[in-house]
Amino acid sequence: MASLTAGNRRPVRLADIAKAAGVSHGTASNVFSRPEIVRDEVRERVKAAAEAMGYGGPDPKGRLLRAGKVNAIGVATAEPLSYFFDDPFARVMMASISQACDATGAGISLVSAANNEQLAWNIQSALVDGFIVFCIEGGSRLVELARERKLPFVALDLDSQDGAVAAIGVDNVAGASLAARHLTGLGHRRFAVLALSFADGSTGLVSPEQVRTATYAGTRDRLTGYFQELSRVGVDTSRVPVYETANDAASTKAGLETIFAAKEPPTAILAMSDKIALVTLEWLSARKLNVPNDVSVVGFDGVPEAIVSEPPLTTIAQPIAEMGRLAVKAILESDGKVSRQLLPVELIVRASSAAPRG
Amino acid sequence: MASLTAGNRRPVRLADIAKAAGVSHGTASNVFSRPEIVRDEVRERVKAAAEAMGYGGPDPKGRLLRAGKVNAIGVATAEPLSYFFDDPFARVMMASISQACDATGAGISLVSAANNEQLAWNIQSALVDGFIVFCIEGGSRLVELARERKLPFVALDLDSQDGAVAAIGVDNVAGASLAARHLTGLGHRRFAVLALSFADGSTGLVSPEQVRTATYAGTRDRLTGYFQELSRVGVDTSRVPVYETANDAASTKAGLETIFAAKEPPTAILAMSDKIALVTLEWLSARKLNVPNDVSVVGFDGVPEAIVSEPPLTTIAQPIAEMGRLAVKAILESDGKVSRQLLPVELIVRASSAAPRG
DNA sequence: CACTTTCGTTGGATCGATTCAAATTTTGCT
DNA sequence: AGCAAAATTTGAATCGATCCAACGAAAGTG
Repeated sequence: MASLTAGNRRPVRLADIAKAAGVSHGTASNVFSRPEIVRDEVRERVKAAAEAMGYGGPDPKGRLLRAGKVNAIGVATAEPLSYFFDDPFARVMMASISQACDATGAGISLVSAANNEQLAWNIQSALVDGFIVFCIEGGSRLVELARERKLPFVALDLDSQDGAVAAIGVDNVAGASLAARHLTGLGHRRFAVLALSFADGSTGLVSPEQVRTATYAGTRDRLTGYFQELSRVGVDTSRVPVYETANDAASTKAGLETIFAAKEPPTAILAMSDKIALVTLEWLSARKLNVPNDVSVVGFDGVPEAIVSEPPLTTIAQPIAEMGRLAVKAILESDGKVSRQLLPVELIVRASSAAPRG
Repeated sequence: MASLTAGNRRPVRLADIAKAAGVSHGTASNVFSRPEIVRDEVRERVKAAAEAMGYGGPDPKGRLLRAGKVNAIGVATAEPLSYFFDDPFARVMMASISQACDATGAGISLVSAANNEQLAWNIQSALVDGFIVFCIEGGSRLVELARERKLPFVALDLDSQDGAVAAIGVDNVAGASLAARHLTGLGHRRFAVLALSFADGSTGLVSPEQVRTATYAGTRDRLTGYFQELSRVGVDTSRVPVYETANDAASTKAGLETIFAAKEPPTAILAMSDKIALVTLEWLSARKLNVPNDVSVVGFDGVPEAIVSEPPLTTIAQPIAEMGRLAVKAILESDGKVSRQLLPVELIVRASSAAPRG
């Protein structure tokens, strides 16, 4: 009996059991999709035939073509698939997206790929009703690919300044400015910035000229916000070290080494993500530098890990749950209109920031 | 131009652009799937027509039916979708599953649902080549549904004792026994068990009779392992409190309240998951009970969070990454054979366990 | 120039279902 | 029984592509 699956390789089709049961395929179809309209006797006969022939129910592949709707939304990123489960920000976002999907009964397809070649193919052949695009890095290419499918789609993080792209994001300038103002208000004047990517792949210290040419709008906006506030209180921003990280532990630590090798190390670190900030806390602790007494650290994102870190992290909280909900809504209720939503952020003061010593 | 998407509601088909370009649909298809075999001039003409008519490339819905393979695997659970992103064990497992998928170019579809009704439908209509089933709770129903699809599938956690079900899991009895032996070896004799679900939904103290009738094999096996070892050193297992949790903070804390209300509270806690163990550490710390001096705690799973907890958690590590890899392999290289794999576990001793006081 | 290759193109068959107007059978009522 | 209304069933059309055998045209060969 094990050979049922192994041996005969021709899968059973609805038409097969229709013939076996002596009914038309129309009726056979009804037995599965609207059982109440077929006569009891016939229904049982068809079901028995299905059972006997090892029929696994109507194949969704066929139904799909007819129905048109997949009832699933795709979430795409240029990072490896495991990004969805590893990155704290992505996780919170995904949790809220999945809640919204659960509520409406929609499924989720994760779309990603090891290389660019694959990515294009995966996006082109994804069985989804729309895309939510995580624009972390390489966002523009991803957005381009998603657009070509001509399906509803929404970019998370207004990384693309292209007004023709539907997007949901936060006010990065205002948020960054808020973070900086919190620190300047505490009396800090010596800063360093641990930045997200300015352009594909590179890491390291960024010159003021490079800053202006940043490819990624999110990174550029946050930096603008920081500098706006620092300038306001008279800090010479051209002397504030800005280190570009890949939002991972390795490049962040490299950045910290560089920054703290300076003669006058900063008393406050502006980190463009909580992930960077959390690595920073760890690094400082290993270096026996006390947070917040020796160095204050302010993150960006508002992930749950920031609550339980040692010390708990002051950060700019994004309304992640709200963003996820809105993104799903935008896909499912897409009306073809392109809308861009800018959500407000909030400063959450915790124990990682305090007035500088002295 | 925005009305392109909004206005005309009839989507463009391959046949439409074929006609527009004055070629057969066969040639039009070739332009997209094997561009190298069509003459340059014709290819450009067809592409131009596609561009002009706003064609988003061959619709995967159509291609799918012909091709037969979706090139995606479904991961199913009876928990809400957000379980995949919230639960530490699930996260690590998903990360390894997604790595394996990335390597082979397969996509991932998350399948779940708010209610049972939906779940059945979602499984029946999931567009996947096979299922990996997370058998945490309600596994049997899930497995049943997945089997009915007659697609390759693998159960994670040998929750079902049904030999006809392909499954990948760990040796729960051996693992639990290992955990208990570690504690008995340190000299502990007063224990309490914080268990996973025995049957759907219930929580609370479990009587020895109930223990034997546990629906979930994983829970039962771990308990068997614990008790095997405890009996060996002469502990009366019928007097060891076993509290059934829902693998969440609330029920775990309730269990701890109950357990520590006893006249002679335990000196060691056997937790059936790291999640439970981590909540326990937190609760004990809030109660000003020192771990490991007042109470030792041993978990089960080996999630990354157990490394950084305060104190770091002694636990039974499952080869989660290996399990994920094997599961994906089992689906993609399914040969119709039903295989059950039992992987070894490993005791990882950290700071949450020590000899009892005195 | 007739004859084989090679290259590109065509159009019908197929994938597996759902849908719906029309045909047929049942049922209800007098 | 006779007839209209209601309940079922049928079968062709459709969803959007890919595949492939057959065919026509251009290129190569003796």
